[in-house]
Amino acid sequence: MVENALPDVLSVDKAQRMAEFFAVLSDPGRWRILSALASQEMRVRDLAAAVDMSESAVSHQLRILRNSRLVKYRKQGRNVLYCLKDHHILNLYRDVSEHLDED
Amino acid sequence: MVENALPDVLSVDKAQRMAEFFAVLSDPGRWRILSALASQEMRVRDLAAAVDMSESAVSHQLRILRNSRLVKYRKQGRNVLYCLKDHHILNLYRDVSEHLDED
DNA sequence: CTAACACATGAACAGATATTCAGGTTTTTG
DNA sequence: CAAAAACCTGAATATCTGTTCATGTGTTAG
Repeated sequence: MVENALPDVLSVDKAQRMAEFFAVLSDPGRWRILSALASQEMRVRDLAAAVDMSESAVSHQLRILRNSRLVKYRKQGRNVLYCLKDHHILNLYRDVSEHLDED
Repeated sequence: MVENALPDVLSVDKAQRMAEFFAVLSDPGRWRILSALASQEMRVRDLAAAVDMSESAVSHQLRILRNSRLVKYRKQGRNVLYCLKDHHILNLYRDVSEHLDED
């Protein structure tokens, strides 16, 4: 007979918020966008060209990244320049990259 | 005119693998399973009860977690005991949790 | 002022995903 | 051995998600 003591489990709410954040990073296009912004501030048009997506698709994705506070932007005339909001994301990239490289 | 020099961008392949890994962590049920396993080794049946999911659903999710090498298991008679494979996942939890708690 | 440009947004459609349901396998109990 | 227990798996379905397409908003150039 195995003990049936209930262990600690994340609340549904907390688990939901964790999942939602990770969902933001579960799209290849968004990773390509973030990696592009890691090296320099860019406007939407050039970003779209760099990651080989339509401007509309990139714009939709940028909204998601904005809502998750992963990127910030500033307007310059009719252009909008985006860049990473902070570098937490680069730490995540490094950590997960190591996990993936383990045999 | 903005410079149009192409920045460094993750390859489609690498971005795809990153996205696939994060997709594993983009489900509340899997987070609850992982958090349960963080405190102790558990068999499927008790795990299902702890996270309030059907055994079948948990079993499906455990397969995904196994494939991502996030959990490992050992058989003990007709039971199967699961636990976290390593603690990378706990570091990810802490880092993202901090991000979510900002401002 | 008008046209073109840069970007954002809403609706719609195609592809992915988590759960349920109905078995199937292996191990133990009686 | 037969039945039950514990777990796994495939198919089906309902839901979610990312792209495209068409359009809207704000800005600059002529």
